[in-house]
Amino acid sequence: MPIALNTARSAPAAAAYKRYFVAGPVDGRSQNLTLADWLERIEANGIKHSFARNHPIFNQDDPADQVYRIVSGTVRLCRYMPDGRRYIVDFLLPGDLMGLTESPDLPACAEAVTDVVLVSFPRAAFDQLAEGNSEVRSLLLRHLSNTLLTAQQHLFVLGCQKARERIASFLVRLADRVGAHCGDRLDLAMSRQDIGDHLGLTIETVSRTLTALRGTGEILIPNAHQIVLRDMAALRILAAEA
Amino acid sequence: MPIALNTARSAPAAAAYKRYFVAGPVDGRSQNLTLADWLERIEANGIKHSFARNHPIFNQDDPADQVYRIVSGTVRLCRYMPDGRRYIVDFLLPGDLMGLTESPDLPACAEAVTDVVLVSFPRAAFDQLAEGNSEVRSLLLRHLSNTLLTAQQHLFVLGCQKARERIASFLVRLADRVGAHCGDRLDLAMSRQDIGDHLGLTIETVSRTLTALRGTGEILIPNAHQIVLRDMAALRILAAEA
DNA sequence: CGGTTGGTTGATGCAAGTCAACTACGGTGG
DNA sequence: CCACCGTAGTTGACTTGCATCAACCAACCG
Repeated sequence: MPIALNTARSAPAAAAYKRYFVAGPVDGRSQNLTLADWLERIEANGIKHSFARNHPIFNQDDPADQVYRIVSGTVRLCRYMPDGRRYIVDFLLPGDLMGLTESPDLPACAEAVTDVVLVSFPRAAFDQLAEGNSEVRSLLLRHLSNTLLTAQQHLFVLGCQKARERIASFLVRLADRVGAHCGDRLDLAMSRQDIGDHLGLTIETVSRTLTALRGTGEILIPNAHQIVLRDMAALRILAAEA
Repeated sequence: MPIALNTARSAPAAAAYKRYFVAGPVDGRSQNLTLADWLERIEANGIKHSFARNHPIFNQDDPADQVYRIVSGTVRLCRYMPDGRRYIVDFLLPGDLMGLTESPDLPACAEAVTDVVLVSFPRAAFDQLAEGNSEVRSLLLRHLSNTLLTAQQHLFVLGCQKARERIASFLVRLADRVGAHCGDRLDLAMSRQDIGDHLGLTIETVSRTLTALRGTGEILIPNAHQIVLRDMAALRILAAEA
């Protein structure tokens, strides 16, 4: 599959970015600048790319010499096993960063779930920025720690939870990340297959479980790619947020 | 459960440490010093502690103001959920480090699986060391990245693998970490319950799967806490090491 | 030497996987 | 503009791997 370039739809991109900026993590000790903001400061070195839905952004065996900031769209970070099994480490949303792990070879590949616009920076430029700036270094540590925490939280989902709870956890986290509240309409950019590969379930189970949640009133499903969060409290209880 | 102090058995501790040092991760770019080695350099600030089997080392809600280096024994990093479910993030072996994530509150608690000796350092002393030393900073980043990678690898185990494969993955990783080879005898310090909580299986399934692996010749089980690795190749294939 | 704890083994049930049919939708071409 | 097709999602019938419940066993310890 070749990498296809799309023209960026700039209005939604800006809206998405702003939403992240408002809802994004804020560090009390710093001047409210995020790592993504610091990346913007070296934007001169950054290149804007566009990828069409389902096209690869980078591969598992590519050298890890770039850092990315998602501008718009949804990305899946996934890993293919020799026998064809796939698991999705995480989905990345506008404002999220990729490629900041300190490993020579990439642990996963990235693919565009929807049409995606992102900015890439040479790893070297970022390292240089970090080397001379302790604020950036501490944000980087915090970023890595948060990513680790997220992964460990997901270990609980996969290790202990049943289908209903996994789907609830997924919906709650997605809602929190995009800033959706009770009653809001949540966009599911990814396919049932994607969700299944992220939660360790099959497409059928994902589908069945969603309709079951509709049956018990926690959600509405106006169409396959939108969910209305009717009862966030119930979902949070299911997700067993610690 | 009170924290009990045991006298450290120093001979095994030294042996375990040496084994780690030989088998431990080596950074081609650096002078072969590990983060644990750097910690030793501020050992003046470190305090040696001993914990008896099954006693807590720190709790989920403790402040994250200490960094630890395991000297001897096995530690489980685990998390208890409100409803009593437990999942074990990972087991830590001699030479491993704990408490290096950059989060105000601890994401998990640590308990001694066996009698444990460890050295703790004030987080502040470590941060001071890192602040003035780019070598240490890069090792810290690498450490965090590796931890993240391990967690993500485990996501695959929990998300995609069946019981046989999970047990195989567990044995292979443990063998690699302690430097055990084909034919060697591997000590399982942890209980079946611990293994189950780490792999998302029940005690019974862990037990059954181990006997099944004995039945097909991959392992021998001289006693409940030792495994002879008869066919590492077969185990690695089961584990589907990418 | 009984009691306790941790591990194994067996019988049974159930949640989720598998296989398969059907439906809804979005794009394309007549 | 509509008919067609391909893809993605839903639903149903059946299977199965693991959990559950329960009995049993072995090691350890007072």
